[in-house]
Amino acid sequence: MSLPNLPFAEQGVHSQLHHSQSASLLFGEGRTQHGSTNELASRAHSVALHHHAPIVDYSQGYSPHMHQAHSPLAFHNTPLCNETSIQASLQTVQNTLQLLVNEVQKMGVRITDLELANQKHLADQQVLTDHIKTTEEGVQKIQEDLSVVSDKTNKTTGATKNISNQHLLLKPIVHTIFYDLLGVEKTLGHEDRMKYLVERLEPLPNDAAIETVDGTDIWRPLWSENIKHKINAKFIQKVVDCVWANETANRNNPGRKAEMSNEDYDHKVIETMTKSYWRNIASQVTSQADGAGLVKLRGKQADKRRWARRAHVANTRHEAVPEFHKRFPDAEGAMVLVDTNFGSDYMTFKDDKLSEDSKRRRKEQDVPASGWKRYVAFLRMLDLINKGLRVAGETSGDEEPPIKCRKMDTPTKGFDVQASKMADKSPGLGKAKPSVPYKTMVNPVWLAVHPSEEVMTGMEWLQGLYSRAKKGDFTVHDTAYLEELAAELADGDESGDDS
DNA sequence: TTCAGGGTGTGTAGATAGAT
DNA sequence: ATCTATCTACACACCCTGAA
Repeated sequence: MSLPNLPFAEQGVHSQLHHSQSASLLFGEGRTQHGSTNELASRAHSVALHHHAPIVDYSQGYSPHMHQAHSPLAFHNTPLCNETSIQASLQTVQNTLQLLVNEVQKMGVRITDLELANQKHLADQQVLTDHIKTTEEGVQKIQEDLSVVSDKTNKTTGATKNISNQHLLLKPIVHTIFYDLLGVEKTLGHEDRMKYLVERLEPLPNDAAIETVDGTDIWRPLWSENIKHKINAKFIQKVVDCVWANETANRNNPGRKAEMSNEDYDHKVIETMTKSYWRNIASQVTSQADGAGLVKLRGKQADKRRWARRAHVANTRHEAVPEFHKRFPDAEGAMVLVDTNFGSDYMTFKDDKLSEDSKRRRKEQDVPASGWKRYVAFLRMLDLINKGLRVAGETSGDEEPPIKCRKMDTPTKGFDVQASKMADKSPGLGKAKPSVPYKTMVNPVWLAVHPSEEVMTGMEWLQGLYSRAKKGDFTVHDTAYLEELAAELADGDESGDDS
C-alpha cells in the first residue's frame, strides 16, 4: 500500500531496515539473540548493518555530540570559558567517550557473534561435504554392482541367446563352412539344400560321423538327435575349428587380411553362432522329413507371408500418420491405432467374394464385416493420404531428399491387405501383449452382441471422423471413394452416430 | 518403339523376445 | 534348451515412366 510500485521483497527489506535502525543499532537490543538462535535472521541482520547502518545511524545517533565536540564553531560560539561551561564541556566529552566505549564494546560483542556464526557455518559445511562424499561413494558402489550384474547377465545369456546379428561379418563365414563340411553345392538354393540334407538323414553305420565320397570327407550330423549328441558335437567342433583356422591363417599371412572383426575372432563366439545355426537347420530338416512337420512348416511359412504383408501395410500407414495429424489436429494418438493385427480391409469384404480358406480364417477370427467399419474407414483415410503423398512426389521444398516418384494419376484402391492375407485369430489373441481395440474403433451394435470383447476408452475423435473427411480433405478421386465408404458405413452402423 | 531406371508388391531367411 | 510369434532385411519379378 505504501510502496505500490515495489515488489513484495523490496518492501520487506525496507521494513527490516526500519526495525534495525530503531531497535538494534541505537539500543543494541536483540543482537546476540538473533545471532545465536537464528542464522538466517542473523545473516539478514548483518547485511542490513553493513550496507546501511553506518550512514544512517551514525549520522543520526552521534553527529550532534561529535559535532559539538570537534567543530571549532562549538568553541567560537561559546561566549565565556567559565567553570560551568568547562564542566559542561567535560561532561559532554565524557558522555561522548562513554558512548564510544559502549559502542566499541557492542562491536566487540558483535564480532564475537560473527565469529561464532562463522564457526557454525564451517561446521555445517563440513557436515555437507561429508554427506556428499558418502553419497558419491554410494553411487560408485551401485555403479560397480550394476556392472557386475551386467557382466553376469551377458555371460549367462551369451551362451544361449542368438547372437548372430551382433556378428554380421562372422555369420556368412560360419554358414559357408557349415555347408562346405556337409558337402552341399554352393550354387544350390535353400530348398535344394534342405532336400539334399533330408536325403542323408539315415545314420551312418558304426556311429560314423563322416563318409568319404570321391575322396572328399562329408559330415553327416544327426539332425533328429539332440545338439549334444557326440556326432553333432563333433561336427560343431569341426566347424568352429575350420572357421578359427581360416581366420588365423588370414591374419598370419601378410598377403591376406582378416575377414572378421576382433570381437568375432573368439572361440566362444564362433561356437555359439554355430550352435544357433545348427539348431535352425536341424529344425528345418526334421520338419521337411516328417509329413506332419512339413505341413506345419508350410503353414508357418504361409503365416509368415501373410504377416509380412500386413506388417508392410501397417508400416506404410504409419508413414501417413504425420500428414493425418496435420489435417485432423485433434486426432490424438492416431499412431497407436495402426496395429499390424488390426487393420485389414478384409473386414469389409463380402463373404461371397472370399475363398473357402479365407472364409474359414474369418470364422476363426470372429470379426464380422460390419463390426469394425469405423476403424477401417480411418485406415482407408491413411491409405489415401499415403497415395496422395506419393502422387505429389514430395514436391514441397522442405522435404529432403526429393524422392523421384513416378506420377500416378489414378491411385489404385487395392492398397489394403488382401483377404488371402488375413490371420486366423482375432486381433487380440496370440500376443505376449495382446492388442486391445479402443471402443470407438468398433461399431456399437457389434459390440453389444460381443460383450466379451475387451475394449479401451479413448480416441473419441474416431467418432464422426468420417463425415468430416468428406468435406474436402482429399482429392476428387479420394473423396468419391470416401463417400462410397461412408454410405457403406451408415448401412452397417445402425446407431447412426457417425453421421 | 525400345530400354534403363526405379517404384511397388511379394516372398524368404533368419533374428529376436518371451513363454514353457 | 526349445518353441512360438513377431519382426527385419533383403531379393526378385513385374511394370510404369520418360528419354533416346
